[in-house]
Amino acid sequence: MDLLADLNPPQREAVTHGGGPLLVLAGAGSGKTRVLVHRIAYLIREHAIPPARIVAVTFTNKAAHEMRQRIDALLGGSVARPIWIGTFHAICSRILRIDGERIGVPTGFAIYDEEDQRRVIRDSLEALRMDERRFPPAVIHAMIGRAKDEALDAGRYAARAASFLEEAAARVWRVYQERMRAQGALDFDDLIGEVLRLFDDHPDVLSKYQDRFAQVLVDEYQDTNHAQYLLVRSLSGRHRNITVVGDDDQSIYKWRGANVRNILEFERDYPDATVVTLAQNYRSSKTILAAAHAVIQHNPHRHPKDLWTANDPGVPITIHEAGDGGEEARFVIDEVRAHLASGGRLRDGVILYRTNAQSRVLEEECLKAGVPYQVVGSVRFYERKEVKDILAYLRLVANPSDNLSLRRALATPRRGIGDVTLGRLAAYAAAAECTLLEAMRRPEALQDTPRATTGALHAFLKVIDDLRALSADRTASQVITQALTLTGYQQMLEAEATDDAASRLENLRELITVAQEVEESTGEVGLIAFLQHLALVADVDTYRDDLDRVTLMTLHSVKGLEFPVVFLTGLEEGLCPHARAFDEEGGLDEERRLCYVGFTRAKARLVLTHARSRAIFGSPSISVPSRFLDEIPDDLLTRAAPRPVESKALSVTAGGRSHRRGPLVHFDVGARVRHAKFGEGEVLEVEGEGEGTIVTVRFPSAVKRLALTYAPLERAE
DNA sequence: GTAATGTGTTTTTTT
DNA sequence: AACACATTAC
Repeated sequence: MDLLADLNPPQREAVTHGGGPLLVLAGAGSGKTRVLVHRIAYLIREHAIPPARIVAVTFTNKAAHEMRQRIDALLGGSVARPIWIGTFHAICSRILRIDGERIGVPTGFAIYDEEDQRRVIRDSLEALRMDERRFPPAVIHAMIGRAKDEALDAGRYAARAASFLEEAAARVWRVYQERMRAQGALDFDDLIGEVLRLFDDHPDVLSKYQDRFAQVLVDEYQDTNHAQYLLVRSLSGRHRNITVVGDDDQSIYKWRGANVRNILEFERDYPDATVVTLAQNYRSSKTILAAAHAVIQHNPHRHPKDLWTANDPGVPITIHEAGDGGEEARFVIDEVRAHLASGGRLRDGVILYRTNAQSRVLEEECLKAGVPYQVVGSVRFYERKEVKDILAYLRLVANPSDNLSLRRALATPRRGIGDVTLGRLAAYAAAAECTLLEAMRRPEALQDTPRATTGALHAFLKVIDDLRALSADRTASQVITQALTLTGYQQMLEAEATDDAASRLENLRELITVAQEVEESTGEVGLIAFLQHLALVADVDTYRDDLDRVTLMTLHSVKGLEFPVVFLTGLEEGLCPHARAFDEEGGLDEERRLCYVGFTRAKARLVLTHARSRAIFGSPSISVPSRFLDEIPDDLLTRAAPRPVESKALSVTAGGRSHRRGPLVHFDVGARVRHAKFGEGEVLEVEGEGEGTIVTVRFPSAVKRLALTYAPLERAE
């Protein structure tokens, strides 16, 4: 197959680039995945690079999987198998599995998810006798996480701590890290950090990987953080064959430590870098691209680029204003059905939103309308209780020092072991400096413990030991199958005999299927590899493009995907852009990029919706259309005819878009007020107080209900 | 030791 | 509205 056919000149230049650093600035829809895939194939076939000497970093496992398949499709057979393709986390996890013991990371190390990490943070706070109210675990956790993104460790962080809270975080970090180490656990950030430490402390290990990787490629480079930057620099340090691909306009993970400077300053880091710009968009209609451009243009500090397309203008962009979230959802679903009626498919459509909480209404309306859908993210499969419960047993088998998993496994199914017994074990373990599991095996740890309890403990130990014996020579899926029965979990759910229990059992069966799929696609069949793989599954990895269903997901998850029809919902001030972004430096720019990412997913049709009122924490609140809507030129738009509104006496408007500055003014009934647009009027009614206040005012032209927070209203006279 | 009940918190975004 | 967590009742 001709690897260069159908590539435009810059794409071809990127694909055929020989050695040395290469930066590919790839605008949305410009065929960047194609370039990466063809480049890797080209390196293998034309430059005779052995596949095993290539490492390619992708943003999701799904992208990794796809890339592998596409390379195989180009070169035939399973040539791509030996290539290291995966996310930063998956690749680091693999390196640690191989060489982690050099720095005291056990082969079977556990990867703690958000919930697990939070628990360890709270335990650490408790151990330090620090009050959760004064030091919120979530805040401390985030501070530590951000410092790890910067490749700091507890010591260096403590040394530069500049505030009381930072000093507190530094103290918690030390205890947190000690506890994590004691139970052989790593958090997501540690995966990167520990590899950096491994490379620092053991030059021979670093050398091994540097020699091995003749070519290093990184996708979505604009979303790498400093630690990842250092890692890439290390890995490519020997051969200096590094290819990075990205688009600064699509950087949407600053909050996770992503540093756009990595891409903006690549040429400074590598003065001999070749820079290729991909400016032709093959995805979207002219109209969609123009709208996206109009919006993103409002951001300062961009790498200037002139994205263009030869595609047709296509249809105008639709903006629809709904009364509330439910109405918005019904509008979107009606549109989906109309698309269906005119010969389209469900899988053509994606419904996007800023926050996961917005998915519920959409989901409800899909159910009501009988429209098949899939939600990506929100309640994650691997974070479901039953899945985590079973995994706790397996994690304990893989890593006997994982006390957190032990506690979890011990609790379900109920076996009559509670806080008292656990307290005794913990006290013994602390004194004897052993793991909880080890303490269970020592009779002296359980003096004064009732017969029944020790019996239950021994039964539990036998389950763990049996599973461990199995895991030595069985595949992960086989071990899980056994675990369901040996632990009594299956029996417990069957005994419950409710729909809920049945669906949980179904989820556990699904887990076995997943294990089989992972075994097939990666060739790694062991329990440890499976558990570590599972911990690193991204939301979007669960997206199935083979099902004919409309897809619901967040703007973050949709990065890298494309759809013929895109619905972008909840375009309201405070939601998109999100209120939390307002007081952060550059926060608004990032929200705008997020919006840009949403727009540029659309091939043919883009539908933007907002609601006048939206439920926040269950109670309705007034919404103002997003400023991003104002940034789209009118000639690209059509406004969808408002649906017939059920007779709500008056709709609530802000009557203007300016945000009120300064303190809220209070008005009493009867007061004279002046509005920038409607003139002078009299207050007829005041509902609520503070931020949510709605006043009804009689103006010469009409009676209006106004949201006090937003309406440009002032006292007359 | 466990189930039932009450209460407070939550919503950014995710590997 | 939904969930985690704490308290209470058994």
